[in-house]
Amino acid sequence: MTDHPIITQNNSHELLIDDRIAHVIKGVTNIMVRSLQKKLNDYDVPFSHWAILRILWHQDGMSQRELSAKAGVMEPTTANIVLQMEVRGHIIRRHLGSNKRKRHVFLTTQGKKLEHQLVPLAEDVNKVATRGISKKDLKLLRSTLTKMIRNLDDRSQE
Amino acid sequence: MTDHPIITQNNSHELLIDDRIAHVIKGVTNIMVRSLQKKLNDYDVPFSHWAILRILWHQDGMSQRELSAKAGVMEPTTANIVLQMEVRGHIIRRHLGSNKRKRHVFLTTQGKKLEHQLVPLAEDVNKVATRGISKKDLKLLRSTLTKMIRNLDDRSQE
DNA sequence: GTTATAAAATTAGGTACCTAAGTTTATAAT
DNA sequence: ATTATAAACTTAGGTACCTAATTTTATAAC
Repeated sequence: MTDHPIITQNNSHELLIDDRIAHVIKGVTNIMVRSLQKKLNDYDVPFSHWAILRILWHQDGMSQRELSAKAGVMEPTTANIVLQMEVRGHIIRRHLGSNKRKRHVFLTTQGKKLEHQLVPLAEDVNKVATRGISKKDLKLLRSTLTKMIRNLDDRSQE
Repeated sequence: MTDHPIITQNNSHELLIDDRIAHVIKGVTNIMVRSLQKKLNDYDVPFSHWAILRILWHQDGMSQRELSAKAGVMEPTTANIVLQMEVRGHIIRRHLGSNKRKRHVFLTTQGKKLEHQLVPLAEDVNKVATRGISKKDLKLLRSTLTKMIRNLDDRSQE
């Protein structure tokens, strides 16, 4: 007749220590997303558009597949986002030459203008996030994370 | 009559460099989530349960609000997850003492058993992800990310 | 002891992804 | 030329979160 279940006392610290890094990474992502999302709201730009816009501001005219790869999201996700962006008048899609499969994505004037408005919002978030962290540590952070992506991307271990 | 829109040539490198770190972090999260998610599938455990299970394996009996805070997700998210977990028979929820607001979450025997099955899956992902990265770098990674969370959590800059 | 306020959880509805299974167009193989 | 295969995108449906608003219970103020 255990009225209250017995309190667990596993102390499986050792097993969890490795995982915590994944958890911490995910936590940072969640907080940063929430933060930027809130700011983008004022401009009627959904957060999902952000990754695509960033790429296009740097160079547009690529296919949706290329966009997906650069953004690190799956193709249906990109398809959906660019559709919304087209409706908003931020991009247009064109076939180039005779190829009717690829749809190349180009910024409109309006889409280009957004850069000046939105980039500062992301800079704000980053400024806050990296406060008190040295350039050296940030560089190492970036390179370590990049290595992790490469490790996980290796199709050798599916 | 611009048949093809002119190719963008912004070269706004400077502006984007800061943001890229956020993008890289998000990328790692996405890949790790996808990877673990795939493995958890075999055990009929949704990925969303993972963060909660991890905490409960270490210590159960806390309220849903406490769980939310520890997991770093909002309360409705937790509410929804624990409901699913209860249906699956992995946890039960009880009121303790006379307080009828707090619902304390306890693992069932079945929920406890999952630890042995699931933890190795996460270890696998982590092993792959951190391949070729030194202990020292991982430690710095963790501490830098933790600092970022603290920075962003500061309510001073909402 | 009412009434106002706060704590804890839930409900409702939306966004950002994902996988799996199409469709349409291009390329290759015979 | 016909057919099989592959490339590029889309459709359909699901999961993992989120915010805003509501409900229920406890605490405080008078």
